[in-house]
Amino acid sequence: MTPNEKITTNGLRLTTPRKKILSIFSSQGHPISFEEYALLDTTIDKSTFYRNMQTFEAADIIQGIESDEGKRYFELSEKQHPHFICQQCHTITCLDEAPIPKLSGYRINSITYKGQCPQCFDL
Amino acid sequence: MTPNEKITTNGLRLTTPRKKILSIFSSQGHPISFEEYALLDTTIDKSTFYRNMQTFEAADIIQGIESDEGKRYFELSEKQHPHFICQQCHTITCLDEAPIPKLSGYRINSITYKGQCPQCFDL
DNA sequence: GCTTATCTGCAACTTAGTTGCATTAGAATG
DNA sequence: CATTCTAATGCAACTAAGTTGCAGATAAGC
Repeated sequence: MTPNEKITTNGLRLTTPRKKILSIFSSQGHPISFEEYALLDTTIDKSTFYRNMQTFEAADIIQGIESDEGKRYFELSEKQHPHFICQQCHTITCLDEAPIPKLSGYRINSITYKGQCPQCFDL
Repeated sequence: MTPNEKITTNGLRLTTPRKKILSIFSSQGHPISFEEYALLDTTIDKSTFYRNMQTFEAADIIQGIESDEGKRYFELSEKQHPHFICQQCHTITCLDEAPIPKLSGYRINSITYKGQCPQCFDL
């Protein structure tokens, strides 16, 4: 199911800002913050952006990630994959190949590792 | 090495507020936010708290965790263990028994799972 | 095309966390 | 123990991510 289809099947309206939000997220492939989003779409209002992030998280269209710098990053919740946050360069990397462990009793939606990425680890 | 020893070996001063901060964190055993800390120590100034959290993270005395509600939680960085953040009740659980996976090329300092805890999953 | 409830955009607000600065107090030295 | 020097504290003012109230706009169903 495409993100646009998820919108209509969740009883939400397919508005102009929502189509633009989803097309921009589709073209990214990695999590972005509002700050970064606003560079790609200068017409969006931040309240529209953040309200839609909440709506889309509830509809499982978007997944949020808390950075180590007090910002939230968002990406399309398509194939589940862990994320790595480098505490030195603060880059968020998608670990597309890494498996998601199981924990009995818990329902796991996401995993985030923090530490040093290969670039920063070598220095 | 106790937290107080870590302070002196890092060339930091063992001040009254620092001793209190470490004694309170020692008595907790789970991550707490400034809001929660301030209930246990009404004399601390928040700038002193946050500045020490930064100093202590750099000295590997304290470890920070980003909640899903835009707050930072802190705990003593003694034995490494993963954390689980319930996206429904927003409780942060220490998974003392769960192993920390390896990722080649990366240095992993912490892992955070997000999802639903057993209590919320059952409902 | 009309109606209605949802959604948007604006502006004002909230609050976690930071910063500048004057004062205090560890710790080292004699 | 007194002196000195620098790190640390406390206060107040600030910053910025994210939220909220509300009036006007617009998608979707009839």
